[in-house]
Amino acid sequence: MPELPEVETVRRGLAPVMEGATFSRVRLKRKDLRFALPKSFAKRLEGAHILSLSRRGKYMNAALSTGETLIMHLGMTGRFTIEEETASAPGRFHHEVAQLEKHDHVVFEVARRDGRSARIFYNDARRFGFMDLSPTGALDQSRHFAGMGPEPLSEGFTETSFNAALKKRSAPIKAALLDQRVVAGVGNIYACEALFRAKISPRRKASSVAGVRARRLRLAVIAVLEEAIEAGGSTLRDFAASDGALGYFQHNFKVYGREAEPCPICKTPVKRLEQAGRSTFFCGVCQR
DNA sequence: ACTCGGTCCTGAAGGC
DNA sequence: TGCCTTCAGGACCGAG
Repeated sequence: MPELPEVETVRRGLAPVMEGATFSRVRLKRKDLRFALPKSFAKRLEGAHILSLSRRGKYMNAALSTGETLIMHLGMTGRFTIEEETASAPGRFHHEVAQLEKHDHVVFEVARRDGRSARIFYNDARRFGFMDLSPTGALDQSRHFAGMGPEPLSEGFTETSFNAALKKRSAPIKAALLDQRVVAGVGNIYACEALFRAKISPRRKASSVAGVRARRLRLAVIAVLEEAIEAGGSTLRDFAASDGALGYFQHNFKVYGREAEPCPICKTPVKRLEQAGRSTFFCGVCQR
């Protein structure tokens, strides 16, 4: 579920707590998430300063003073919860020892520059998420990012690069959008939404999306992601005001998850179809 | 070089 | 009420 906009929203929630802070203690409830955590994971983090928290596609990257970068992927059900020190008693948490809930797998304790500490819990029921460490200087060459396509909200996502990526593909355009080598950060939901917005059939061959169609689709990808980030920003404020849980927010999708409901444009029932084992939602009339 | 299907994981939802 | 099946899906891997 967390695609680029959700990850960006989580990043914005974590950044004020993590950036400039130091990992004072890292606790693991298990040695693996989706993959084995790197060797000496906690030891390599403890004492490290967090220089910045950035995002690449669906990944968050915490650049550390040690020369390594902590790479975090939320998978499907990954979420972070922040527990601040009790305001009435600086230096103390409500619970002396972190209280773990079901599926809490990692706890970062950080000391912030203002002297206040925080605990950051990583919870992931389905454990599709993962964490890794990679030398910061070679991050782009790491197995996670080598070959990854351009950031859709950056200058690098050009008409030229998009056209070139689609041109050689015989797979359906829906599958191409999900391929992180074509464009980074798009998942099943926003692939459906972008295709609807661009009025392009998900079944159309990627190579046939060229010219004006490719231009429309590129702009649609950018627009749906930007709108979702904007929507996430507002819910982030709500989350921060409540319990410190960062992650999911309800966004109003036009076609995703709306099988048999009327298309918002032509009122024809939205169709669902399976592509590469994934559900695709679309309007058979508006999208060609 | 690309495409496709299977795999991981667990909770929610629906059928009987 | 309870058991069973199905579905959700990002990244990866092996086969074609």
